[in-house]
Amino acid sequence: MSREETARARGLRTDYCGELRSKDVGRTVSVCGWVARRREHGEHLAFVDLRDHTGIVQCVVDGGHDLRAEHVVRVTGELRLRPEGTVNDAIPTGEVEVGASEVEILSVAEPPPFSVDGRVEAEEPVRLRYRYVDLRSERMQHNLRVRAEVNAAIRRSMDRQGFVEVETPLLWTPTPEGAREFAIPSRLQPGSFYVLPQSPQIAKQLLMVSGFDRYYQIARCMRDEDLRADRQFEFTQLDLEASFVSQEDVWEMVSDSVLEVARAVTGEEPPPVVTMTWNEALDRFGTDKPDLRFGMELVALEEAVAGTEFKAFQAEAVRAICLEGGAELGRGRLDALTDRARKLGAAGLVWLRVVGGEGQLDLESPVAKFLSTKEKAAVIEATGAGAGDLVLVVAGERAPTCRVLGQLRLDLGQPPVSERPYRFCWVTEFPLFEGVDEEGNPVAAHHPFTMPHPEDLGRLEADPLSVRSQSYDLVLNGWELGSGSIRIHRADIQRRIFALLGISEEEAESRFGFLLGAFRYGAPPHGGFAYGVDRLAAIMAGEESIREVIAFPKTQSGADLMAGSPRSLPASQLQELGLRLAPPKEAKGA
RNA sequence: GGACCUGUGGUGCAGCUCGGAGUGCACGCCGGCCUGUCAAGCCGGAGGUCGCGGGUUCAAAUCCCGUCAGGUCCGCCA
Repeated sequence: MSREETARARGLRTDYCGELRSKDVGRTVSVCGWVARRREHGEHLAFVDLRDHTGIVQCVVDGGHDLRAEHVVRVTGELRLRPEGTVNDAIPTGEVEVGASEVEILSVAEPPPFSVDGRVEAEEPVRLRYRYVDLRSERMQHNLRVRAEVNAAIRRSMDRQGFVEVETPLLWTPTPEGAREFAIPSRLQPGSFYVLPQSPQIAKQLLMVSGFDRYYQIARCMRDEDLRADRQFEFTQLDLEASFVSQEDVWEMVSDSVLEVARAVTGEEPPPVVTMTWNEALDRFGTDKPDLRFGMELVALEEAVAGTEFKAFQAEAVRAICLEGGAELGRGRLDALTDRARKLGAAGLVWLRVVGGEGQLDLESPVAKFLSTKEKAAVIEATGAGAGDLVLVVAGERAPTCRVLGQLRLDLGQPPVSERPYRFCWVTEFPLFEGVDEEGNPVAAHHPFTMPHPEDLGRLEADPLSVRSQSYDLVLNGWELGSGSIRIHRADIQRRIFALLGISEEEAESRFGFLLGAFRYGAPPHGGFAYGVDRLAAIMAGEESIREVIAFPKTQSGADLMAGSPRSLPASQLQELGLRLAPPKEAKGA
């Protein structure tokens, strides 16, 4: 049986509400759903809009029926064309109506706490408390169905590429690094704990050692960190790993899946995924998650102002962005921008209004007098600015300077994340380490199993902070979707990394013993990736928060307003788990 | 741990700056009228701990302090 046949209406109904058309006129149909609205005209006539997951159809019923909002009813009757002049062009079923001969109330409903039609949107706490009502809305029905389509597209792509889906444990073992973990007490071994996995990282590497070659999983992950619009305690990622591959191979595999997703959801061919190095992303966009949907790229002005008298521009990096039409910004707005730049860590912000006409542009600014005519011309030339534009310049060390301008660029120009087009981007060659810890040891930027860039292996010990890694992020419209790397499969390189990180052999053994153990029995070269399905689905659904694509999400304080979690456990249950609660903290100032 | 925003009948808002009776709007709800509506219409009605606690004041939704909840962000998220 085809999917279409099996998905057809059956049971109590012959058709779905939203699918009835003029071609069905004359048939006796039965439709089931919720009362979306009723329009009563006395005891002999009432119009009832019946809603199911496919849409709404108008039923014409006797006025005597007590059909209130959200009652669940079954209506049977002949489908007919609406009388001339009463067609409703606003809905797909607007040409027809069900002339009800039988109305069956399957379930009565109290008036809902807020209206399902979305005309006025209730605040999030109310929606979350009555999530089962909220999920009836067109918006949430659409969002969760988009998400299901995302999952299906991912599976199609993975399947096509020969990946095998393997489930890994939810009750895992503590790994004392990375995100804070959720702990699960053991009943059979009181005093011992499982943890919920922050990702199936180690498990999937073990599957490579086991010879599965290409693994994937649409995996639930849990991290006990603070929540955000794009972060929940539990989230879903496409997790994959492949053996005997280069990073380019991984990029292709992952790109195939996200492009399949974009294609499936939009029905259009998405722009190809572009690739740039971490360094390039920093120079051009001032961030490691560039939003490629708009210009305003950072411009290097070091050459233009080389040898300048202006002290503020005598710096390692002098960078600028150009705001089209920004010259009309008033003094107050410019001062606010300067404040913003300072808060972001810049020493200051120089603004230059581009004035004048064709061929004789000039710069207008409180600091213009410190710049020579030649320098001003060079700045205009380098930024490509025209009359009426505003040039914003920050000078200082390269990385912080770029980051400040990158943020200003977003403040001034970024569209909502879900706005099309969808511009996927690989950011590659991340540094292997980011800074040093209190003891002076480098800190792993990704995780300690990340393979260094082969060209940089030689200076691993001499100049670790300059070493690039074979790790990479996937970015969509300024959101980090996920990250991955080629892993270290050779014991000698792993030993050098652990030594640099200040992890002793004993410590490594106790932390990652079973992974290192597995590597002694024949580990293939391998690498992989993971990206957030919630984030991808949110963008595809046109939402700014992943809560809108999660059926039952938690609030920022980690509460489920509907289910009432978290809450206390009865003493008997604690005792069974071998747990005793610490006394509550003293009240502040008491 | 920190910053900012929000909290007013069931829902969404206005009122808060400049204190003066729970004052208003829209939707919903309840009752009545109504045979072609589609955000139906008309008439009538009910519904409030102004999140909570304290303070200032003759008087607090309004000003001050604290607190709780929700949101955005920083920290955090190898």
